[in-house]
Amino acid sequence: MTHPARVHIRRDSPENSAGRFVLYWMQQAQRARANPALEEAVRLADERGLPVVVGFGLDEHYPDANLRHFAFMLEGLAETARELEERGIGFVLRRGRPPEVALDLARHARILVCDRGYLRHQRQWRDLVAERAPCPVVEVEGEVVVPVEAASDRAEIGARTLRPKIRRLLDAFLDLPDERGPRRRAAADLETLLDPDDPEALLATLDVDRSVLPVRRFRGGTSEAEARLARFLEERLEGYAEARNDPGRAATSELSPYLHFGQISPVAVAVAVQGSGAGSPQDRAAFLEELVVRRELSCNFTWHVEDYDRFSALPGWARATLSAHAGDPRPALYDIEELEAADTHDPAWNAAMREMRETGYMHNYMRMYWGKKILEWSRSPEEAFATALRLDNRWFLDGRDPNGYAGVAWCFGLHDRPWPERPVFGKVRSMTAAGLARKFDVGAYIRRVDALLRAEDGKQMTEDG
DNA sequence: ATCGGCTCGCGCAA
DNA sequence: TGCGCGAAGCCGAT
Repeated sequence: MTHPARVHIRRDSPENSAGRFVLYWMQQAQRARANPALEEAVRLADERGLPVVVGFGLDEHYPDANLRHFAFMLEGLAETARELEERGIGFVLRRGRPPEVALDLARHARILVCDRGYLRHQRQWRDLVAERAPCPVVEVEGEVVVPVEAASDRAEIGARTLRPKIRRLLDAFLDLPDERGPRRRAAADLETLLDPDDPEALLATLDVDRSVLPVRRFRGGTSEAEARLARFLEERLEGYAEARNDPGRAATSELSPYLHFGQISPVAVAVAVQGSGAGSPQDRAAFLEELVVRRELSCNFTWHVEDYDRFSALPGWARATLSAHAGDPRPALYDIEELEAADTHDPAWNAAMREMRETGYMHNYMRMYWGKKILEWSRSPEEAFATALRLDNRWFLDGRDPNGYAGVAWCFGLHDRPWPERPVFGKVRSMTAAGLARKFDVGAYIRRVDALLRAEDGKQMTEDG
């Protein structure tokens, strides 16, 4: 059952008596399963004997989105549309700014239900819809385990201050929504652009940035996400606490692209891991730390810090120390084109950049090293911050996400503490190639990336080599 | 190989 | 008001 704290009445106006259906404006939670917003729409529709229509606004000019993101998203939406169809729920995809698509469909809706996002524009879209809809608007949180405002009313200083607050509430928010049975079809007079059996046809017509190509490594969709979760539980949870930080080993869940597009529910993942017989209690705790504490600390950051995508969002001590060292000589200087081309003197860094560029993903430990080096190799910390964010948002399938903003900012001192003063970094935690080599087999990571790149090229397609 | 020191601010005990 | 301690650090001393 959905926890009542997930549900917010955003507009408390009389129901639209001319409404023919309950509208679920789907934007963030792009899935047909374990979706509390969808199930709330179904419940409201059942009470009124109405059909449910799911509407999605596809914005070709969505901030920083490119062909790679759209290909992954449309694969997922096609599957979601097919699953909704099986439940007798219509799926309508239209081009346009999401709030405009939602408001247009809302003219025929008795009630509008929406989901939730934690970035600036996602909040603005929902504010606009709540302000202008001709019917009640209900917002349902389904993208974090513990809703951000239930967990904390302020910008947390670090994981250590958020962790106890999350822990207290965790069990109450492992709440999967009840799913109701099939229903009668919605009125079929609503035009949609997506053929659920051929998402590529729509992709081909989109006026989007085509300079970033789709990847083979990640196929979009809920069933793919669930297959990865199952593989993680079977093969990777055992030993996760110890292996997760070694970039040379494929020991992580690699679920972040699916979580970013809402193709899998974080609550469903948490429940599956907690209920799994695999791994030790430490392994399960280590994964829940990543999935819940760290991921939701990122949402706390973008929710409470207005300028989360700028240098000014960093804590005062970090800004002060980085500025004090802005004039230090750099061991190397690269511009954004050289970085993007993975053309530096550092083989481990280059491998990380290629993993990002060619496969849309990077091992989490390398994300830290990658960002720390951009700080070290740029003319100023402000420029480094902007460069890291640009690359993050452009190449990652899970970019343009609270985790991306918090992850980049962490490299510049966010959610961290001061460390001994060093050139360029000041008191911000540094990382070095020597440290990387001390802890891990860097060659193993480089070889693993080489294999991933060959798979992208299609030169090595067999599973067992 | 392991250990302490580096540094700031929160949260809790006193 | 004092004290412990923290996402993954580094370095130099044992």
